[in-house]
Amino acid sequence: MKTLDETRLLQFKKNLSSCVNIKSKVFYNKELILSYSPIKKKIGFITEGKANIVKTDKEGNTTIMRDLKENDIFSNLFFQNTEDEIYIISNGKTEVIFIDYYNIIKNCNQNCPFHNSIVLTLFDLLIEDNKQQNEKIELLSKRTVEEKILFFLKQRMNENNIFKVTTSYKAIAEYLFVDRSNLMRELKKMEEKGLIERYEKTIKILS
Amino acid sequence: MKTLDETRLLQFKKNLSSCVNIKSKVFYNKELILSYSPIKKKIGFITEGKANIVKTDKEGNTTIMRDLKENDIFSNLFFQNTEDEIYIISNGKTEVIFIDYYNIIKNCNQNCPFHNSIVLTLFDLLIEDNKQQNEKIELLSKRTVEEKILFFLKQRMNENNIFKVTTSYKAIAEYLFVDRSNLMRELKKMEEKGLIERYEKTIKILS
DNA sequence: ATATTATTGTTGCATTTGCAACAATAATAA
DNA sequence: TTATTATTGTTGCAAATGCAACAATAATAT
Repeated sequence: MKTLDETRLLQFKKNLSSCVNIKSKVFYNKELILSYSPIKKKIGFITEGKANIVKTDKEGNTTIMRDLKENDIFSNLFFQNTEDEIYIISNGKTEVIFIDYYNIIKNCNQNCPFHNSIVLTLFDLLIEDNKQQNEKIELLSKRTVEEKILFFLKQRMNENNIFKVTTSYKAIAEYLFVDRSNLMRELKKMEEKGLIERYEKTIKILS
Repeated sequence: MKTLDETRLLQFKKNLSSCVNIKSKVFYNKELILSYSPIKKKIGFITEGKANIVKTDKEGNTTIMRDLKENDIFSNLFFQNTEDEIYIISNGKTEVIFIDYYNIIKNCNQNCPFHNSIVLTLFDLLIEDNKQQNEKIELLSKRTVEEKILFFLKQRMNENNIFKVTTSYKAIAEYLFVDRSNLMRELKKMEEKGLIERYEKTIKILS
Protein backbone atom coordinates (compact mmCIF):
# COMPACT_ATOMS: atom_id res chain seq x y z
CA MET A 1 0.00 0.00 0.00
CA LYS A 2 1.47 3.30 -1.07
CA THR A 3 0.81 6.32 1.06
CA LEU A 4 0.58 8.64 -1.87
CA ASP A 5 -1.33 7.20 -4.78
CA GLU A 6 -2.31 8.86 -8.05
CA THR A 7 -5.92 9.41 -7.01
CA ARG A 8 -4.90 11.23 -3.91
CA LEU A 9 -2.39 13.43 -5.72
CA LEU A 10 -5.00 14.30 -8.32
CA GLN A 11 -7.42 15.26 -5.59
CA PHE A 12 -4.68 17.29 -3.95
CA LYS A 13 -4.05 19.32 -7.09
CA LYS A 14 -7.77 19.93 -7.53
CA ASN A 15 -8.31 20.95 -3.91
CA LEU A 16 -5.32 23.25 -3.86
CA SER A 17 -6.83 25.87 -6.13
CA SER A 18 -10.13 25.77 -4.25
CA CYS A 19 -8.58 26.67 -0.97
CA VAL A 20 -5.20 28.35 -1.08
CA ASN A 21 -3.57 30.83 -3.43
CA ILE A 22 -1.44 28.96 -5.87
CA LYS A 23 0.62 29.98 -8.83
CA SER A 24 1.48 27.55 -11.57
CA LYS A 25 4.54 28.19 -13.67
CA VAL A 26 6.44 26.47 -16.46
CA PHE A 27 10.22 26.53 -16.57
CA TYR A 28 12.53 25.53 -19.36
CA ASN A 29 16.01 24.01 -19.03
CA LYS A 30 18.36 25.42 -16.38
CA GLU A 31 16.03 28.11 -15.11
CA LEU A 32 15.93 29.29 -11.52
CA ILE A 33 12.82 27.94 -9.85
CA LEU A 34 13.47 28.97 -6.26
CA SER A 35 16.25 30.33 -4.08
CA TYR A 36 16.74 30.88 -0.38
CA SER A 37 14.58 33.63 1.07
CA PRO A 38 13.75 34.34 4.68
CA ILE A 39 10.75 36.43 3.64
CA LYS A 40 9.00 34.77 0.74
CA LYS A 41 8.39 31.33 2.18
CA LYS A 42 7.14 29.12 -0.55
CA ILE A 43 6.43 25.47 -1.03
CA GLY A 44 6.78 24.09 -4.54
CA PHE A 45 5.25 21.00 -6.02
CA ILE A 46 6.47 19.57 -9.31
CA THR A 47 3.59 18.58 -11.55
CA GLU A 48 5.74 17.78 -14.54
CA GLY A 49 9.42 17.33 -15.34
CA LYS A 50 12.54 17.31 -13.23
CA ALA A 51 14.66 19.68 -11.19
CA ASN A 52 17.81 19.75 -9.11
CA ILE A 53 18.72 21.27 -5.79
CA VAL A 54 22.08 22.82 -6.56
CA LYS A 55 24.62 24.25 -4.17
CA THR A 56 27.49 26.59 -4.97
CA ASP A 57 30.11 27.29 -2.33
CA LYS A 58 32.21 30.44 -2.05
CA GLU A 59 34.99 28.87 -4.12
CA GLY A 60 32.50 28.33 -6.91
CA ASN A 61 32.29 24.56 -6.66
CA THR A 62 28.87 23.41 -7.71
CA THR A 63 27.25 20.24 -6.44
CA ILE A 64 23.89 18.63 -7.01
CA MET A 65 22.38 18.09 -3.59
CA ARG A 66 19.19 16.42 -4.70
CA ASP A 67 17.30 15.20 -7.74
CA LEU A 68 13.64 16.13 -7.84
CA LYS A 69 10.99 14.66 -10.09
CA GLU A 70 7.25 14.78 -10.71
CA ASN A 71 5.18 14.82 -7.50
CA ASP A 72 8.15 15.87 -5.40
CA ILE A 73 7.89 18.76 -3.01
CA PHE A 74 10.50 21.41 -2.23
CA SER A 75 10.74 24.64 -0.33
CA ASN A 76 13.11 27.40 0.64
CA LEU A 77 11.94 26.64 4.18
CA PHE A 78 14.22 23.63 4.05
CA PHE A 79 17.39 25.69 3.93
CA GLN A 80 19.27 27.91 6.25
CA ASN A 81 21.24 30.91 5.20
CA THR A 82 24.87 29.82 4.89
CA GLU A 83 27.89 30.88 2.87
CA ASP A 84 26.82 28.35 0.28
CA GLU A 85 24.15 29.37 -2.17
CA ILE A 86 21.36 26.93 -2.74
CA TYR A 87 19.03 27.01 -5.70
CA ILE A 88 16.34 24.88 -7.26
CA ILE A 89 17.06 24.64 -10.99
CA SER A 90 14.88 23.13 -13.67
CA ASN A 91 16.21 20.16 -15.58
CA GLY A 92 14.42 20.34 -18.89
CA LYS A 93 10.84 21.56 -19.14
CA THR A 94 9.35 21.61 -15.68
CA GLU A 95 5.95 22.62 -14.38
CA VAL A 96 5.64 23.77 -10.81
CA ILE A 97 2.86 24.82 -8.47
CA PHE A 98 3.87 27.36 -5.84
CA ILE A 99 2.03 27.50 -2.55
CA ASP A 100 2.42 30.34 -0.11
CA TYR A 101 3.48 28.96 3.27
CA TYR A 102 1.26 31.41 5.16
CA ASN A 103 -1.74 30.15 3.28
CA ILE A 104 -1.05 26.75 4.69
CA ILE A 105 -0.45 27.58 8.32
CA LYS A 106 -3.30 30.04 8.54
CA ASN A 107 -6.56 28.19 8.26
CA CYS A 108 -8.49 29.68 5.38
CA ASN A 109 -11.29 32.00 6.52
CA GLN A 110 -14.21 30.01 5.24
CA ASN A 111 -12.88 26.93 7.06
CA CYS A 112 -13.22 24.94 3.90
CA PRO A 113 -13.17 21.16 3.98
CA PHE A 114 -10.19 21.11 1.62
CA HIS A 115 -7.70 22.69 3.92
CA ASN A 116 -7.20 19.73 6.25
CA SER A 117 -6.91 17.39 3.34
CA ILE A 118 -4.29 19.61 1.73
CA VAL A 119 -2.21 19.87 4.88
CA LEU A 120 -2.35 16.10 5.33
CA THR A 121 -1.16 15.53 1.78
CA LEU A 122 1.61 18.06 2.23
CA PHE A 123 2.52 16.21 5.40
CA ASP A 124 2.82 12.95 3.49
CA LEU A 125 4.76 14.62 0.69
CA LEU A 126 7.16 15.94 3.29
CA ILE A 127 7.57 12.46 4.73
CA GLU A 128 8.37 11.23 1.24
CA ASP A 129 10.95 13.96 0.82
CA ASN A 130 12.40 13.10 4.20
CA LYS A 131 12.76 9.52 3.10
CA GLN A 132 14.62 10.56 -0.02
CA GLN A 133 16.95 12.72 2.01
CA ASN A 134 17.71 9.84 4.34
CA GLU A 135 18.46 7.71 1.33
CA LYS A 136 20.94 10.33 0.18
CA ILE A 137 22.56 10.51 3.62
CA GLU A 138 22.78 6.73 3.64
CA LEU A 139 24.43 6.86 0.23
CA LEU A 140 26.94 9.47 1.33
CA SER A 141 27.76 7.52 4.45
CA LYS A 142 29.21 4.75 2.32
CA ARG A 143 32.94 4.55 2.82
CA THR A 144 34.19 3.90 -0.69
CA VAL A 145 33.21 4.98 -4.18
CA GLU A 146 32.47 1.35 -5.04
CA GLU A 147 29.98 1.07 -2.17
CA LYS A 148 28.36 4.33 -3.23
CA ILE A 149 27.98 3.15 -6.80
CA LEU A 150 26.49 -0.19 -5.76
CA PHE A 151 24.02 1.43 -3.38
CA PHE A 152 23.02 3.92 -6.06
CA LEU A 153 22.57 1.23 -8.70
CA LYS A 154 20.62 -1.16 -6.47
CA GLN A 155 18.17 1.58 -5.54
CA ARG A 156 17.51 2.33 -9.18
CA MET A 157 17.79 -0.94 -11.09
CA ASN A 158 14.72 -2.55 -12.61
CA GLU A 159 13.46 -6.08 -12.03
CA ASN A 160 16.09 -7.44 -14.43
CA ASN A 161 18.87 -5.82 -12.39
CA ILE A 162 19.45 -3.34 -15.18
CA PHE A 163 20.08 0.36 -14.78
CA LYS A 164 20.17 2.67 -17.73
CA VAL A 165 22.05 5.96 -17.46
CA THR A 166 19.43 8.37 -18.70
CA THR A 167 21.35 11.46 -17.65
CA SER A 168 25.14 11.24 -17.91
CA TYR A 169 28.04 9.79 -15.97
CA LYS A 170 29.01 13.35 -15.20
CA ALA A 171 25.68 13.92 -13.47
CA ILE A 172 25.95 10.67 -11.53
CA ALA A 173 29.42 11.59 -10.33
CA GLU A 174 28.06 14.92 -9.16
CA TYR A 175 25.17 13.22 -7.38
CA LEU A 176 27.54 10.83 -5.59
CA PHE A 177 29.94 13.67 -4.77
CA VAL A 178 32.84 11.81 -6.36
CA ASP A 179 35.32 12.64 -9.07
CA ARG A 180 34.03 11.72 -12.51
CA SER A 181 37.22 10.09 -13.75
CA ASN A 182 37.36 8.09 -10.55
CA LEU A 183 33.77 6.97 -11.12
CA MET A 184 34.76 5.64 -14.54
CA ARG A 185 37.81 3.92 -13.10
CA GLU A 186 35.78 2.27 -10.35
CA LEU A 187 33.15 1.11 -12.84
CA LYS A 188 35.89 -0.57 -14.81
CA LYS A 189 37.28 -2.22 -11.68
CA MET A 190 33.81 -3.39 -10.70
CA GLU A 191 33.38 -4.93 -14.12
CA GLU A 192 36.72 -6.73 -13.77
CA LYS A 193 35.65 -7.97 -10.33
CA GLY A 194 32.44 -9.32 -11.82
CA LEU A 195 30.15 -7.06 -9.82
CA ILE A 196 28.59 -5.46 -12.86
CA GLU A 197 28.42 -5.68 -16.62
CA ARG A 198 28.43 -2.52 -18.62
CA TYR A 199 27.74 -1.59 -22.18
CA GLU A 200 27.96 2.16 -22.65
CA LYS A 201 24.95 3.51 -20.74
CA THR A 202 23.45 0.20 -19.71
CA ILE A 203 24.61 -1.42 -16.49
CA LYS A 204 23.67 -4.85 -15.22
CA ILE A 205 24.14 -5.45 -11.51
CA LEU A 206 25.33 -9.00 -10.81
CA SER A 207 25.96 -8.96 -7.06
CA MET B 1 10.64 35.04 14.07
CA LYS B 2 10.93 31.37 14.79
CA THR B 3 8.36 29.04 13.35
CA LEU B 4 8.34 26.80 16.36
CA ASP B 5 8.45 28.65 19.65
CA GLU B 6 8.18 27.26 23.17
CA THR B 7 4.55 28.30 23.61
CA ARG B 8 3.49 26.48 20.52
CA LEU B 9 5.38 23.31 21.40
CA LEU B 10 3.82 23.36 24.88
CA GLN B 11 0.39 23.71 23.33
CA PHE B 12 1.23 20.88 20.96
CA LYS B 13 2.11 18.52 23.78
CA LYS B 14 -1.08 19.44 25.63
CA ASN B 15 -3.30 19.03 22.57
CA LEU B 16 -1.76 15.73 21.59
CA SER B 17 -3.21 13.77 24.47
CA SER B 18 -6.64 15.34 23.96
CA CYS B 19 -6.95 14.18 20.42
CA VAL B 20 -4.76 11.27 19.41
CA ASN B 21 -3.55 8.16 21.16
CA ILE B 22 -0.08 8.77 22.47
CA LYS B 23 2.33 6.77 24.52
CA SER B 24 5.07 8.39 26.52
CA LYS B 25 8.15 6.39 27.38
CA VAL B 26 11.47 6.94 29.09
CA PHE B 27 14.64 5.34 27.78
CA TYR B 28 18.03 5.08 29.39
CA ASN B 29 21.42 5.08 27.67
CA LYS B 30 21.82 3.07 24.44
CA GLU B 31 18.29 1.66 24.36
CA LEU B 32 16.38 0.94 21.18
CA ILE B 33 13.70 3.58 20.71
CA LEU B 34 12.49 2.67 17.24
CA SER B 35 13.42 0.51 14.28
CA TYR B 36 12.21 0.12 10.73
CA SER B 37 8.75 -1.38 10.42
CA PRO B 38 6.40 -1.37 7.46
CA ILE B 39 3.45 -2.14 9.74
CA LYS B 40 3.75 -0.18 12.94
CA LYS B 41 4.10 3.30 11.55
CA LYS B 42 4.98 5.61 14.35
CA ILE B 43 6.07 9.18 14.77
CA GLY B 44 8.23 9.98 17.74
CA PHE B 45 8.78 13.29 19.45
CA ILE B 46 11.62 13.81 21.90
CA THR B 47 10.46 15.69 24.98
CA GLU B 48 13.71 15.29 26.87
CA GLY B 49 17.26 14.15 26.19
CA LYS B 50 19.08 13.08 23.06
CA ALA B 51 19.11 10.23 20.58
CA ASN B 52 20.91 9.07 17.46
CA ILE B 53 19.81 7.61 14.19
CA VAL B 54 22.26 4.77 13.76
CA LYS B 55 22.90 2.63 10.70
CA THR B 56 24.63 -0.72 10.54
CA ASP B 57 25.54 -2.18 7.17
CA LYS B 58 25.87 -5.85 6.36
CA GLU B 59 29.62 -5.76 7.10
CA GLY B 60 28.83 -4.51 10.58
CA ASN B 61 30.09 -0.96 10.11
CA THR B 62 28.11 1.38 12.31
CA THR B 63 27.57 5.03 11.50
CA ILE B 64 25.66 7.80 13.16
CA MET B 65 23.33 9.21 10.54
CA ARG B 66 21.77 11.93 12.62
CA ASP B 67 21.83 13.54 16.03
CA LEU B 68 18.45 14.17 17.57
CA LYS B 69 17.68 16.39 20.53
CA GLU B 70 14.74 17.75 22.52
CA ASN B 71 11.79 18.81 20.33
CA ASP B 72 13.05 16.83 17.36
CA ILE B 73 10.78 14.51 15.48
CA PHE B 74 11.57 11.10 14.01
CA SER B 75 9.73 8.23 12.43
CA ASN B 76 10.20 4.83 10.88
CA LEU B 77 8.21 6.31 8.00
CA PHE B 78 11.39 8.13 7.02
CA PHE B 79 13.25 4.97 6.09
CA GLN B 80 13.04 2.38 3.42
CA ASN B 81 13.86 -1.23 3.87
CA THR B 82 17.43 -1.72 2.69
CA GLU B 83 20.27 -4.08 3.49
CA ASP B 84 21.39 -1.58 6.10
CA GLU B 85 19.66 -1.66 9.45
CA ILE B 86 18.56 1.66 10.84
CA TYR B 87 17.69 2.25 14.46
CA ILE B 88 16.91 5.16 16.73
CA ILE B 89 19.00 4.76 19.88
CA SER B 90 18.82 6.80 23.08
CA ASN B 91 21.86 8.80 24.08
CA GLY B 92 21.53 9.07 27.84
CA LYS B 93 18.15 9.40 29.51
CA THR B 94 15.59 10.24 26.87
CA GLU B 95 11.85 10.82 27.03
CA VAL B 96 9.79 10.20 23.94
CA ILE B 97 6.17 10.58 22.92
CA PHE B 98 4.97 8.08 20.32
CA ILE B 99 2.15 8.98 17.98
CA ASP B 100 0.39 6.44 15.82
CA TYR B 101 0.57 7.57 12.19
CA TYR B 102 -2.99 6.39 11.47
CA ASN B 103 -4.28 8.60 14.24
CA ILE B 104 -2.82 11.54 12.40
CA ILE B 105 -4.03 10.84 8.90
CA LYS B 106 -7.50 9.76 9.97
CA ASN B 107 -9.37 12.74 11.31
CA CYS B 108 -10.47 11.92 14.81
CA ASN B 109 -14.14 10.99 15.04
CA GLN B 110 -15.31 13.88 17.17
CA ASN B 111 -13.68 16.31 14.71
CA CYS B 112 -11.95 18.01 17.57
CA PRO B 113 -10.43 21.45 17.13
CA PHE B 114 -7.02 20.13 18.17
CA HIS B 115 -6.46 17.86 15.24
CA ASN B 116 -5.66 20.53 12.67
CA SER B 117 -3.39 22.31 15.05
CA ILE B 118 -1.53 19.08 15.75
CA VAL B 119 -1.07 18.28 12.09
CA LEU B 120 0.19 21.79 11.42
CA THR B 121 2.74 21.54 14.20
CA LEU B 122 3.85 18.14 12.95
CA PHE B 123 4.17 19.72 9.54
CA ASP B 124 6.47 22.41 10.91
CA LEU B 125 8.44 19.87 12.91
CA LEU B 126 8.93 17.92 9.72
CA ILE B 127 10.16 21.04 7.96
CA GLU B 128 12.63 21.56 10.79
CA ASP B 129 13.82 17.97 10.42
CA ASN B 130 14.12 18.45 6.69
CA LYS B 131 16.29 21.50 7.28
CA GLN B 132 18.59 19.53 9.55
CA GLN B 133 18.88 16.80 6.96
CA ASN B 134 19.82 19.31 4.30
CA GLU B 135 22.44 20.69 6.63
CA LYS B 136 23.88 17.21 6.98
CA ILE B 137 23.85 16.67 3.21
CA GLU B 138 25.56 20.03 2.77
CA LEU B 139 28.18 18.97 5.30
CA LEU B 140 28.78 15.66 3.56
CA SER B 141 29.07 17.37 0.19
CA LYS B 142 32.23 19.12 1.38
CA ARG B 143 35.19 17.79 -0.52
CA THR B 144 37.85 17.60 2.17
CA VAL B 145 37.92 16.78 5.85
CA GLU B 146 39.12 20.30 6.58
CA GLU B 147 36.08 21.79 4.86
CA LYS B 148 33.81 19.42 6.76
CA ILE B 149 35.35 20.37 10.08
CA LEU B 150 35.07 24.10 9.37
CA PHE B 151 31.44 23.82 8.26
CA PHE B 152 30.63 21.75 11.35
CA LEU B 153 32.36 24.19 13.69
CA LYS B 154 30.86 27.32 12.15
CA GLN B 155 27.36 25.90 12.47
CA ARG B 156 27.90 25.23 16.14
CA MET B 157 30.21 27.93 17.49
CA ASN B 158 28.90 30.53 19.93
CA GLU B 159 29.06 34.33 19.53
CA ASN B 160 32.72 34.28 20.62
CA ASN B 161 33.59 31.83 17.84
CA ILE B 162 34.13 29.12 20.42
CA PHE B 163 32.99 25.53 20.14
CA LYS B 164 33.27 23.15 23.05
CA VAL B 165 33.40 19.42 22.38
CA THR B 166 30.73 18.19 24.75
CA THR B 167 30.67 14.68 23.35
CA SER B 168 33.98 13.32 22.12
CA TYR B 169 36.22 13.58 19.10
CA LYS B 170 35.30 10.02 18.34
CA ALA B 171 31.63 10.99 18.08
CA ILE B 172 32.43 13.99 15.90
CA ALA B 173 34.48 11.82 13.55
CA GLU B 174 31.52 9.45 13.29
CA TYR B 175 29.14 12.31 12.59
CA LEU B 176 31.40 13.65 9.84
CA PHE B 177 31.91 10.15 8.44
CA VAL B 178 35.69 10.54 8.61
CA ASP B 179 38.44 8.56 10.25
CA ARG B 180 39.07 9.65 13.82
CA SER B 181 42.85 9.73 13.56
CA ASN B 182 42.55 11.75 10.40
CA LEU B 183 40.25 14.19 12.19
CA MET B 184 42.94 14.73 14.83
CA ARG B 185 45.59 15.14 12.17
CA GLU B 186 43.52 17.68 10.26
CA LEU B 187 42.78 19.63 13.46
CA LYS B 188 46.51 19.89 14.06
CA LYS B 189 47.11 21.05 10.50
CA MET B 190 44.34 23.63 10.81
CA GLU B 191 45.93 24.95 13.98
CA GLU B 192 49.29 25.25 12.20
CA LYS B 193 47.59 27.08 9.35
CA GLY B 194 46.04 29.50 11.81
CA LEU B 195 42.46 28.53 11.04
CA ILE B 196 41.68 27.47 14.59
CA GLU B 197 43.10 27.48 18.09
CA ARG B 198 42.55 24.44 20.22
CA TYR B 199 43.00 23.57 23.84
CA GLU B 200 41.82 20.05 24.55
CA LYS B 201 38.05 20.21 24.07
CA THR B 202 37.76 23.91 23.39
CA ILE B 203 38.14 25.16 19.83
CA LYS B 204 38.26 28.75 18.70
CA ILE B 205 37.47 29.40 15.05
CA LEU B 206 39.63 32.18 13.62
CA SER B 207 38.71 32.20 9.94
C1' DA C 1 27.37 19.93 -43.79
C1' DT C 2 30.43 21.78 -40.72
C1' DA C 3 31.76 23.83 -36.57
C1' DT C 4 31.30 23.92 -31.76
C1' DT C 5 30.50 22.16 -27.44
C1' DA C 6 29.71 18.34 -24.10
C1' DT C 7 30.57 13.73 -22.70
C1' DT C 8 33.23 9.57 -22.31
C1' DG C 9 37.18 6.92 -21.52
C1' DT C 10 41.86 6.68 -20.03
C1' DT C 11 46.14 7.46 -17.46
C1' DG C 12 50.10 9.39 -14.48
C1' DC C 13 50.75 11.64 -10.44
C1' DA C 14 50.26 14.02 -6.04
C1' DT C 15 47.48 14.30 -2.19
C1' DT C 16 44.22 12.84 0.99
C1' DT C 17 42.44 9.52 3.58
C1' DG C 18 41.69 5.33 6.23
C1' DC C 19 43.82 1.66 8.72
C1' DA C 20 46.61 -0.32 12.25
C1' DA C 21 49.19 0.08 16.04
C1' DC C 22 50.74 2.15 20.05
C1' DA C 23 51.44 5.04 24.33
C1' DA C 24 49.43 8.46 27.30
C1' DT C 25 45.78 10.13 29.60
C1' DA C 26 41.02 10.32 31.29
C1' DA C 27 36.86 8.27 32.81
C1' DT C 28 34.45 4.65 34.91
C1' DA C 29 33.61 0.40 37.49
C1' DA C 30 34.74 -2.98 41.05
C1' DT D 1 41.80 2.45 46.18
C1' DT D 2 42.95 -0.19 42.09
C1' DA D 3 41.60 -2.32 37.89
C1' DT D 4 39.38 -1.81 33.65
C1' DT D 5 37.75 0.45 29.79
C1' DA D 6 37.32 4.51 26.71
C1' DT D 7 39.35 8.47 24.66
C1' DT D 8 43.09 11.18 22.88
C1' DG D 9 47.12 12.02 20.38
C1' DT D 10 50.54 10.42 17.21
C1' DT D 11 52.73 8.13 13.25
C1' DG D 12 54.03 4.97 9.17
C1' DC D 13 52.13 3.03 5.47
C1' DA D 14 49.07 1.44 1.87
C1' DA D 15 45.09 2.38 -0.60
C1' DA D 16 41.72 5.40 -2.40
C1' DT D 17 40.76 9.50 -4.40
C1' DG D 18 40.93 13.86 -6.87
C1' DC D 19 43.23 16.54 -10.32
C1' DA D 20 44.94 17.53 -14.80
C1' DA D 21 45.44 16.51 -19.24
C1' DC D 22 44.32 14.40 -23.37
C1' DA D 23 42.09 11.89 -27.36
C1' DA D 24 37.88 9.91 -29.05
C1' DT D 25 33.30 10.10 -29.64
C1' DA D 26 28.62 12.00 -29.31
C1' DA D 27 25.45 15.69 -29.26
C1' DT D 28 24.12 20.17 -30.51
C1' DA D 29 24.18 24.55 -32.87
C1' DT D 30 25.06 27.35 -37.02
